[in-house]
Amino acid sequence: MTDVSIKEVARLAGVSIATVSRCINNPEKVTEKTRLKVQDAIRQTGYSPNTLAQSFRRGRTNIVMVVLPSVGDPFFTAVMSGIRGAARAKGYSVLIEETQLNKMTADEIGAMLVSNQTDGIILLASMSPFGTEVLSAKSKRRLPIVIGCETVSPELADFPSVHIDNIAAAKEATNYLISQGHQRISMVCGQASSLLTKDREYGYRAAMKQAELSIEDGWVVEGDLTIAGARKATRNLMNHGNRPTAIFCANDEMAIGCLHEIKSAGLQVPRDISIVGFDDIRYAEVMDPPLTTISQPAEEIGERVMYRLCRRIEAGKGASSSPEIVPHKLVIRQSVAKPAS
Amino acid sequence: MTDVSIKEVARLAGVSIATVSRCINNPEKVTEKTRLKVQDAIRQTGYSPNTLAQSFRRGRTNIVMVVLPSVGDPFFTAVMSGIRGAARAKGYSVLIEETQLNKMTADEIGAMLVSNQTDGIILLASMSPFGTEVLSAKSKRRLPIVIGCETVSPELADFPSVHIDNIAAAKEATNYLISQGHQRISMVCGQASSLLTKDREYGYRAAMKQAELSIEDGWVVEGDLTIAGARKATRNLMNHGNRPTAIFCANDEMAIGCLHEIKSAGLQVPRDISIVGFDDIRYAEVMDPPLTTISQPAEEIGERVMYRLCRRIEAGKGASSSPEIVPHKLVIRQSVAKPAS
DNA sequence: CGATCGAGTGTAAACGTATACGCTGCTAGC
DNA sequence: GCTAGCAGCGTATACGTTTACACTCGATCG
Repeated sequence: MTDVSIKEVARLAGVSIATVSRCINNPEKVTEKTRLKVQDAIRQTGYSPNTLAQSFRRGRTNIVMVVLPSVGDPFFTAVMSGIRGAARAKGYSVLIEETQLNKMTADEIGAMLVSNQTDGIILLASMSPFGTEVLSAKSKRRLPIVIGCETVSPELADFPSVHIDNIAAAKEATNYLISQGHQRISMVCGQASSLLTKDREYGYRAAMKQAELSIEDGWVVEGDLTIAGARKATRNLMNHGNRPTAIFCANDEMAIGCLHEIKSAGLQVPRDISIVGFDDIRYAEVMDPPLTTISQPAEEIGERVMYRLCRRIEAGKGASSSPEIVPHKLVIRQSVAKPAS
Repeated sequence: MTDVSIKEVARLAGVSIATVSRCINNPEKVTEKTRLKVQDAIRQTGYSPNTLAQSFRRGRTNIVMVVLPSVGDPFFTAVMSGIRGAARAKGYSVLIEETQLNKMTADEIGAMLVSNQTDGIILLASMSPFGTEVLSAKSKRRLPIVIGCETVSPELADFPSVHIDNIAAAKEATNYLISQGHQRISMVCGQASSLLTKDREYGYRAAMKQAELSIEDGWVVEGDLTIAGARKATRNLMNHGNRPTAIFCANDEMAIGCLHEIKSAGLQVPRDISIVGFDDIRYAEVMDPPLTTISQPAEEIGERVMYRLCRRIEAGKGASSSPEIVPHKLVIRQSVAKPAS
């Protein structure tokens, strides 16, 4: 049962290797009789095609790569679930690369992209400037790329993408807090390098401005999209001279950290401080209190992104490049109340 | 900038393709002078080696596959993090396949394994009988396999593995509940097909027996390792004629579901019912109450597993096959109290 | 100074597959 | 009955790389 090649099968079946190949890939081009002979030989030898050789010959691997900030974030695992489902249906495997919350160096990302062996790339994370440069080069070499979740940066604007309207969603979240009577609203956003959370910050600021509410210095703090990062950021917020009555977090992971930090400080949510998250990960509803948050159709995003990538891979270019906006929804639970004062 | 091969570079540098190849892979076997010429040519042409051809020629892809039950489970993402770190250090990419909590059919798993293009496999999930059969075949064809987290099934006993002592850990968790005065202790375990949770169930039963406590019919219920599954299982538990005062869950995900279900029913944890989880995922401590649970060194398991796989890949076989047991720890938080009665 | 050695390079074969092309032999149309 | 056509199959080439082997040429040693 050592590695057996197509030659072995051909010899055993008494045909040429071309015929064996045809039996596998174009069964209709071969006589019933020979097909059976070959199938027998395949069974006997335990032959299975050498995928490496196939990939090499055909010039495609049936592997796609997805680049994301953090595999640990339940939101992204939900997106991945959608991607994976579509990939399976289309016969692709998926290779995951993590930018580790943008701490990855530009060199590493570049090396990763250059040395890849994939038919296409799904980008769920914003890239360093160097990364986008490499990507553009790649794209010119006709490596299909599709962007998900993120609003695209200008350099990548000609790639297809699918995501929610982050600005509108952030506005909606902020407006909800305002509608509940909050005026001192702060935000825990992501790293400055993350375009996605930039958009959310933009939406927050727009809503505040529209309501003619001021944002004090120190009210918008930078987290790193993790629980720990949010706890630290929240600590700063709690010590602020003019403490906010509500906090809008750029993702649920941080909302959870925020919530926990506030409770650790002996305050109550939402009585003392209200919290709104973003993503509606599955832990949001089992928190105490359950988190009010913006829900994204994560799996659907993943699916759509993968299908678009497939179209890109197959069509070569025919596929449109327009961004595809999927709907979001504010889901109201119990982490927001009217402010005490 | 269209695809440029090694020939192009050779022509431009005025050397043979062999020399170019050597410049890349064995720079010390080539004169300084020619090396510079070649490097120049590479720069000018924008050449980068065709990874497919390399893989094909060398017979290795530098890709490893990891099979796990659920990418969404934070415990596994933590293990993955360790794997990924080691993989990066060793120059491997990692391909993830999900058994989707064992709902995946045997055929799918088999097809996946047969058609793979990987240098090795890390198994974090127990496999269907058919799967293990395919695996054994694979292994005979010298595809390196290492098992993590799971206790190995008999058929796979000759593969290296690294995991905690699940039986001892489950015993410890159960004994802790007993030491707090609980006598009516039930368990929410995983699917029957999961060896891992079988071990935990075994540990639980052993501890109960040792303490001479009986386990009533209906006290050990089957979840599916998800929040939703645990909620359903817990509902059954709550309706039991002789309701337990404590519940031991086979993983934290289910402990969270359990906790949420109990709270939804209007009871309090730990006042009315105590809960112990397993894994110590990062959400365990931000629950209300924070979860008492068994902590596993997830990242470390991932790292070790990956390094062992590397040794297998490189050494061929020299590497030992003995299981590697890593330490666990009971971390006591606030989800357990003495029973009311 | 001639033989020996070895470093540096080139030539060519090999990896396993897919397929363009050509050959055979049969069928159908005239 | 002869030819055109075509289905079925084999031959041979190509994909891009690595590497065993052969070769050259300068240096070193006897």
